[in-house]
Amino acid sequence: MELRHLRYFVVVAEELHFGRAAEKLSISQPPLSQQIQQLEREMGAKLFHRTSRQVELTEAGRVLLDEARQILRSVDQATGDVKRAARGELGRIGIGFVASATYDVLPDILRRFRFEYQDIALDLFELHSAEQSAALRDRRIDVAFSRPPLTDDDLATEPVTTEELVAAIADTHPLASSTSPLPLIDLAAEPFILYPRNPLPSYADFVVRVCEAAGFTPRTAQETQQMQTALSLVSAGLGVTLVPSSVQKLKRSGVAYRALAAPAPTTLLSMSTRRHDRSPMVANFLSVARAVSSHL
Amino acid sequence: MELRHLRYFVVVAEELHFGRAAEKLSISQPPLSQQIQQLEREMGAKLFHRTSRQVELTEAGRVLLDEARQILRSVDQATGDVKRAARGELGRIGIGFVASATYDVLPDILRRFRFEYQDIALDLFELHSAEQSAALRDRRIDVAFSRPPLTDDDLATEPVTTEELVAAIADTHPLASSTSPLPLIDLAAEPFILYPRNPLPSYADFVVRVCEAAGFTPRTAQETQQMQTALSLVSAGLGVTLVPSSVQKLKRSGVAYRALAAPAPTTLLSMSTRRHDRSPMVANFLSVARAVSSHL
DNA sequence: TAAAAATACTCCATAGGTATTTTAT
DNA sequence: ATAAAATACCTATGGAGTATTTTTA
Repeated sequence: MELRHLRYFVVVAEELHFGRAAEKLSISQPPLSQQIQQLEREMGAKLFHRTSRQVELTEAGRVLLDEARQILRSVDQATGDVKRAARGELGRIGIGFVASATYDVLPDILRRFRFEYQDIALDLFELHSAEQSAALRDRRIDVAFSRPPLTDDDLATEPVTTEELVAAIADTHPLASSTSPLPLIDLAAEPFILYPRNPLPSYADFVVRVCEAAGFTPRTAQETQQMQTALSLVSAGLGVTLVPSSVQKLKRSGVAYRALAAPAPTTLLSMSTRRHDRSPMVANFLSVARAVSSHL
Repeated sequence: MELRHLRYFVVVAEELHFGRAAEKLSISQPPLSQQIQQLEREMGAKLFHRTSRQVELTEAGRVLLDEARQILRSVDQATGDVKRAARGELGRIGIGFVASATYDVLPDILRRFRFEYQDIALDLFELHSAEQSAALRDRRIDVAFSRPPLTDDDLATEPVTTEELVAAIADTHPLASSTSPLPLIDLAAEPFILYPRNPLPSYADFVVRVCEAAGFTPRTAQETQQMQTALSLVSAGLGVTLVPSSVQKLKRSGVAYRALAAPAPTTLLSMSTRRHDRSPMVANFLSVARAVSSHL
């Protein structure tokens, strides 16, 4: 069976007259009769009761009419959907992100994208930087937000936002009472909570390097896997840590944040895609992301 | 577009290899490539990213794959449904019936039919005998249960049940106190509630003829359109009437029923279909109806 | 350079056209 | 007698085959 049979059948069922139906279909009557006969043979059932004076649907024909219309509608729907998908307006996109991006521009990007592309399903995965490369490669995600930037050669990576680091300090700590920019060297004597150590390249290493650039090696009081856990330990007075500025949005009781004195160290949030990904959906996502991040 | 395109597309999408897909489809590779190209041209979108080393779905292709599978399933479903409809196991059938059939075998027939043919929708219409011929002719119904039998030449009519008439009397009436068979002539002095007068042939006329056969002309106290109304008037003491025996199942307060003495007049419930109706669904309905009525 | 898709061409199956017959009213 | 579907037969479009070229990993 082919769609041609269904298209012809529906018109005959509507006209109940082979001659007129053939005219409507811009073919002549005999081939139309043949196509319907062929359809009936394949179906193993008469679809029309016909005499030379009148044509009427059998019950089998009535049943087929409903379903054939539905099928033809689905075909139209499918062609429309394919066109929209080709324009990147319909589909499913996977986004991976490091936890700290949650407090940064990512929510704004997602909100804007969801609004502009309502028929694209978003699959969100919180992943460490090191997991993101693999997830991109085996297509679990299409875009990754990472800190620091992914360096894989198969990936195209671009900056999203540059943020200054701020110090997270227990609000009971003497250093928490001031609001002036804090010279990083003032933390030289403080115990540090670092996170996470694995996988490499780790944010912990980055913090150590930042401190060394400021002239001291931080004393590690504790290492954690989650930033959330690190902040809990900070609030419990076990030490201090450095977090991206946007994390301040997470108003955590017991934790005070202090901006760092110039030259304040910065951290870069970047986004990556597969270099050869030609998906218009991903292209649309990137333009939304660029628009949102440049708007800040 | 034709189903061939979708069938080919689904196999290529599953194999992600034109050569293997062609083999699975028992055609050679070049025409398969051509058909897919043709589909892409019609869709206005690339469905596969292909290099000489690998074939993969585009987002548009992924969208189409879902819908194409759905469409092909619908086509299978439709052919199955058509076959079932041709066997009279699927569809929609219209049944017309006079009110009094409601107390007769009709409920049993419908229950049995519904059980045996779960996928046939029943459209039920309470219609007077005279309306039934027209309803059959213009296909609002396919089977009619009438009393007396329809006589239209285009219809095939057969008996369903023969019932004795019983007298319906107000339970406060002296005649209601006995349970012995009542000679019809004993009602000669009673006022009669008759129903309905229109349309012809009317049940009212039938009752008059029955009484005349018993040797008297009934005095008409009131005429009604509905049997229900007639029974209300009986219970209010305005007169008596004759109803098919099965109406006794309708236990109406204030109304007593008495069997009539031999030779008790009878009324025939019959069923009619369009004489040239070849619908297997109607044939199935008739055999259920025959089985149920002969079983009594 | 090798595997695989695309292209070039050929062929034939069949959709569709024309002429005619059959059928039911 | 006539309208309309079916049949018979012909034509030609395009689906499918074979041989070859192009592409890229």
